[in-house]
This record gives sequence, structure tokens and C-alpha cells, in this order.
Amino acid sequence: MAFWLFKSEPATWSWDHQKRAGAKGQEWDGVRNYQARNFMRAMKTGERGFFYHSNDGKEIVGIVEVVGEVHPDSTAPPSKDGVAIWECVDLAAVTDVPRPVSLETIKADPRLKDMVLATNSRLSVQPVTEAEFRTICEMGGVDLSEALG
DNA sequence: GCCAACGTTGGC
DNA sequence: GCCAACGTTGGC
Repeated sequence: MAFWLFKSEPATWSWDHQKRAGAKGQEWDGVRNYQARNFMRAMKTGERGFFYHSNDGKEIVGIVEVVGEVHPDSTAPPSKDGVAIWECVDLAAVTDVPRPVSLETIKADPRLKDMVLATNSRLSVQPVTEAEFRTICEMGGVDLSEALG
């Protein structure tokens, strides 16, 4: 079981939007970065990730679940040869992070200093280790059994 | 609003 | 295949 982190500017797509999308979820579309896309290709249904508010907030605010594996991004322009270049997964909200964990907090914690969020701030879809996932759930007051389903 | 970091593009 | 120029992201 792998863990992930998804970044979104709340002005574009916020945690509230994500929650309103409900259990059937919503395409995580608009990614136009090969590294981020490749991580999405590796995702399996049922895997969990963090929902992070970039720019405005700069904190982890929710837990999401992969409810649909990678498929062509409906917002991407069609390719000439019919092979999709840009793909995405579907995500559904699982639970809130009661005490959002800020970037500042993450950078200040030695257990989290190697998180991609701290080392490569521009990557919008990132892998998270299980240890990091558990640490942040604990810091954020998230019930682990709820987060992991 | 600025700018550093990063990725992509295109000229050579 | 190198690298300068450019565009974008996102923290500050």
C-alpha cells in the first residue's frame, strides 16, 4: 500500500469542493507534469493520500482515497495518434484533518524533513512514506483507523 | 508582488 | 546534445 500527497490551490479546487464531490469522487485533472503523471500511473484503488492547500493555507487539510485508477484526462487536448499523454486518477474525500498540518510544521519536524513537500515544493503529486503518513495523521489528530478505512 | 526553483522549448 | 531563454509554480 502506497501513500500520496495531492496539492491544490483552494481558489481553484479546495477541500470543500472535494468533499462535495462525495464518495464517487472526482477526476484529479489538469496535471501537466510527467513526474506527477507517472506517480498517478502507479496508484491503486484504495490507496490513501493527503490533500494539501498550496499558496493559500499551505497545510494538509484532508485525507483522500484513490477510487479510480489512471485514465485519460478529460481536460487534456486530444493527441494526434489517439494515445493519451495526460492522464489522471479519481479521488474521493475520506476524512478531515482536524488540526491541519502546515508546511512550516513539516519543515520543523526532523521526522518529516525528507518529505517531497519540503524538498521539491513544485511537484504537485508526490509519494509519501507510510511513516510520514502515520506521523502526520498523529500530528493532525486524525484517527488512523478512519484514515486507512 | 517578487523571485527562486524547476521544467520545457528551440536554436545552434 | 548542449544550453540559453522562457513560462509556471508556489513560498515568502
